[in-house]
Amino acid sequence: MFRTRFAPSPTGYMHIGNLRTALYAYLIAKKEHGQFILRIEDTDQNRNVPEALAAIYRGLALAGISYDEGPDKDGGFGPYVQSQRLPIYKEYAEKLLAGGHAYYCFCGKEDKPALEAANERVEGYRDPCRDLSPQQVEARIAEGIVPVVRQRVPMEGVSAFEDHVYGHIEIENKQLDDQVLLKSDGFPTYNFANVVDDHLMQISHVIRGQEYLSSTPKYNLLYEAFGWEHPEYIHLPHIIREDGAKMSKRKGDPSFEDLVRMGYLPQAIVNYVALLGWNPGDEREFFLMQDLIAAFDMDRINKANAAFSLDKLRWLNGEHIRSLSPETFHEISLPFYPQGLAEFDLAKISQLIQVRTETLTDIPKLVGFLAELPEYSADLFENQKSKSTRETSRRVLEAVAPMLESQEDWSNEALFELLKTFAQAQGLKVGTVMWPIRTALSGQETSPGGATELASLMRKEESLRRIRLGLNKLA
RNA sequence: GCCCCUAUUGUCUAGUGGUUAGGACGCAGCCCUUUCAAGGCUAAAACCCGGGUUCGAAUCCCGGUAGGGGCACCA
Repeated sequence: MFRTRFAPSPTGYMHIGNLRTALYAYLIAKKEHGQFILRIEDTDQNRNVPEALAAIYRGLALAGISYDEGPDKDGGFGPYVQSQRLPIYKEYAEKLLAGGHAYYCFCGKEDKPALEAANERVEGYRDPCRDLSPQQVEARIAEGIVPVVRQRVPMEGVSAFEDHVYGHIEIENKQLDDQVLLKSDGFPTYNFANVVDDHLMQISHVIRGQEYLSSTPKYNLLYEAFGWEHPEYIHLPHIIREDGAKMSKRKGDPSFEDLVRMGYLPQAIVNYVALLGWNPGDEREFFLMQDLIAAFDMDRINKANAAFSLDKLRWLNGEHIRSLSPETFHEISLPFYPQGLAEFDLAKISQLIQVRTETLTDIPKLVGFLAELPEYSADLFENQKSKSTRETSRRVLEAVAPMLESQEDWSNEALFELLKTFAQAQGLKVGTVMWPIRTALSGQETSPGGATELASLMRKEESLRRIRLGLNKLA
């Protein structure tokens, strides 16, 4: 049975890397019809942000990642919040102590500053408390010193394991340090809690960032000490910026929710992020969640870091937008429409802009001209491609204005037919006729839709008003 | 400082000893066209460097270089 977990610490918002880790863990479980578990790693009392838990729930819901077990969804392996599992860690730490796989350490944080200067570090260094006699330990405790519990890592030997992404990893034990398992405040460290919880929650595959790659041997030593089997490992490369730097909120890199606010569809973001470090082995790039579940393969995850490109996300977002039904697109567009379009048929506008929308936040500048004709220069009436000059534009508008005035059927089709026939009769290119009309109607070099589409969108009077305005500019 | 990991066009990637090194984004051009998009087509653009191994290396080995990560009572 596949059981994976997403185990964020509630320190902030859901960033892109977190989203991908959660997604991969979800995909790996669901691919095998297994369970996906949400666990909150809040063992650092100083770093808990109250808002963060809500952000995690929001992010997962937005992404379409649902968990089978979690803080608010018991599956018999709870509690799923580490701060509520303190007695469990204590119990297991005592087992380790009893078996000699851990020891009490009485050193204060201040006792180690010299060692913390990284280049002073000696390989194979072991804490002096490692060799305290039971009597010495008792004496210290009697003094009232609150100890931490440290893992007793063998000084000799080599620890090795297989990772689904990185393959064979091998580290000499002397490179590993006697890490703290239980802090003096009674909370476990991540290094301890992850092992105890993953085992107790029967996690089969651990999916996490590659920053844990070099401490995984220490975790395996812990599994061994308990006589447990360790899970399979899938360590993930990092997502970085295009300039090679780390993603950082300070540098303005957006979180998952920021991207949604920026007009990206959650499903497009999920699709994009899935492709950052993984590919299906064929040339598909467009995926919805169900397709991802079917196609995902943890053994095809890349080892190298991947740069996050807004450009490509933008394109993929466009693909997702274009794949929406007109009704769905209209529905999600509605909140992005600016004021002043009350008299328009918004559903019709949506149809026109769907294929031209890359992010939902494009919408206001796409449709703004409808509400209010922008200020524009008569130069706009000149266009090489349509063979339009100021002169042809003026003549066309002059000729067309009365025709439109007496036109009753204001549909796109009828208008197009009328103007096309006119062009042919005059021996003009269709473009030469359409260009000045479209320009006068939009006041812009480009617009979502051509002359007759814009006209049919506007009331007849407004269309004629704008055409007369254009004519004035050309007079 | 020590340890671990990584390295194909600007970016995401395919590739597991013999390929004209494939695809995608972006960029440029063309076609289509009622402007712009969308769509179609075309182009430019890559195997970090140096040694091996081999008839033959992007692919295997070694050594550099560069980048990332770890060495917390943070996760």
